[in-house]
Amino acid sequence: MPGRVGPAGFAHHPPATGLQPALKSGPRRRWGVPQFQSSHAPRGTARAVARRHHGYTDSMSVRTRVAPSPTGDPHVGTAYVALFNHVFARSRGGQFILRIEDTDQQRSSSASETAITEALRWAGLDWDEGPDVGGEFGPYRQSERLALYRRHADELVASGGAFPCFCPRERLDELRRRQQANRETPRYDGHCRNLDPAESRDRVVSGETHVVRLDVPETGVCQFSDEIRGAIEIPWQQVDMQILVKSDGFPTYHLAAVVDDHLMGITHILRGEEWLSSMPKHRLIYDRFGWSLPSHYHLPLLRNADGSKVSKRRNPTGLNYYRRIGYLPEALRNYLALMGWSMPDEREIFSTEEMTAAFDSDRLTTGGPVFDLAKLDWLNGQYIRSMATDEFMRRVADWAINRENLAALAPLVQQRTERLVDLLPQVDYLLGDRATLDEDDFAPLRLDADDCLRVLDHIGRRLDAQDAWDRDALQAAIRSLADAMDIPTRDFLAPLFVAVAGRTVALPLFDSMAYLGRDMVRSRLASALTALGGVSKKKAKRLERDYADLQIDET
RNA sequence: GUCCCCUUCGUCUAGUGGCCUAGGACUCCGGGUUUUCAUCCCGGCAACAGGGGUUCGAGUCCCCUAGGGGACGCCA
Repeated sequence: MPGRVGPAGFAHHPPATGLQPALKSGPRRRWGVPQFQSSHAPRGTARAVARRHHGYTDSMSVRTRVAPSPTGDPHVGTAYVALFNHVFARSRGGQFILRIEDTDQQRSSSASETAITEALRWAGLDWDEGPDVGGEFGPYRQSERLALYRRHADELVASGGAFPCFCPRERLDELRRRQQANRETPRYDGHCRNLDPAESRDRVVSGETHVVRLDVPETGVCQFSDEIRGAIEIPWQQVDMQILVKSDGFPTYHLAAVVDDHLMGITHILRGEEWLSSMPKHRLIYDRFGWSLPSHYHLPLLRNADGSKVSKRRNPTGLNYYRRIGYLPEALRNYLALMGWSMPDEREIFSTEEMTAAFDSDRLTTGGPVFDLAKLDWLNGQYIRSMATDEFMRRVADWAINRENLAALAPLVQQRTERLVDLLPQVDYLLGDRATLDEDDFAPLRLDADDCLRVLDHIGRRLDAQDAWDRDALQAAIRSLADAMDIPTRDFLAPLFVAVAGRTVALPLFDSMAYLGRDMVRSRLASALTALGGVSKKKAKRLERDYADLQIDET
């Protein structure tokens, strides 16, 4: 049964040829595969530990991973994928690994890596191996594994599975333009594949700038299986000769992930559905190295209310938003578990431990779930109400009402306080949610509603491009925007006050924003925009253009 | 545009050919308990995208159409 993993794990895969007969199509439940009984077996922790000591040689051990790219704020989608990998591994007594995919030198940052690991830890998704905890398959940061990728890329080139490509960007841009004009799928034309191997070796040796591309068959179809969908075929025609090594010597995702998954002994890959169309490339790389293909499960993508892939413009996607606004990690995990999976007994409130004990990948669903916060609110309430009072108090303190947190607020409020009761009304929008807005809240301002909307939209764009999130950096960023838009600071800031604090008189704006954090500010800007009538697709296009035309002084 | 994936109440889902007069949960609406509010309890609205087949029998299997999504980067 190709592609299907039994209890014995990946060692039982047939040799991967890529040319196996098509699997019987239809849903996986008709394949007649015996159900793996993990859901009814005891956790077997002792056995799992014993297995771990066998290391490489023990093919029984299930290993999964989550592999975020440290190029931004911790994303709820990362937690979603991490949850399922975590539960899958633990339900079979295996290991769950965190790997940092920092192969994009321009965009990766260690600040982002730290934020992501902290947020995942807050979410309660701990890992057995990772950059911060070590493990015998390390290092777990791809930027520290470059020699490994280099060696494998060389091997691929030597065996003819990949080739150096010297095409300048201009040629590729031109090629793409022409193909798009002819309504063809943009695809590398194989120019450098046809070079004389000796010549191209010389050019590489002489130090000429180049990338390494995957050689892809011209005809036929690639067959593979997705464990929650069944057999899938994609014509090789559709598959581009993907760059495997960039001109800076760093690998792309496709090479690095495959090499690492193999070397780290990953047996099951649960990842977002967006990777489905990359499967042929990955399968090709596995085959060319003669490696067995792990089982793949492509989880449905979380969606906005309109069905599109969840995005920060339309939804709070930052994990820190959920933390700051006071969702409990266990409630968030419970909610995420409901996105594409269900308990055998249809229970909807359950712990991650209960989920792990009952986990059965056959209960994974395929439709893209809308990330709708109403149900999370209800779930979170259920968790809060069922807590012991002591526990509740502890959680409140963990959340925000504590000494450390008040220390950040004290300098802002002390000079503005005569009686201690004056304190609460000042910090209401910092400790609590700010009032719900409507258009009237903006009416008294100097700018009209249209201008308010434009200002808030542009502030949102400006802040999305803003790395540092402290008072001075925020002030500089927003001042420069006000200058570029040629609006007096006082008038410019008023709608921002309303958006952030719900009123025009409040604690210092940039301190407030620094305190609230990026995710909370973004969500308040978004709801303010909605109060101002919202931004239609057409309007968004125009605003984007207007923003791009601004001459913002970055100094 | 090309390829791939997906499609059950507004939302999350149950459904593995007869147990489906399609079940549960959230939201919403109505009622009850409660000094208010919230909780809690009870009730209600609400779905198999459309069309063909296969079958004694189709939400479930097959095909087509439509709609949605994703991919098509020296991003991951």
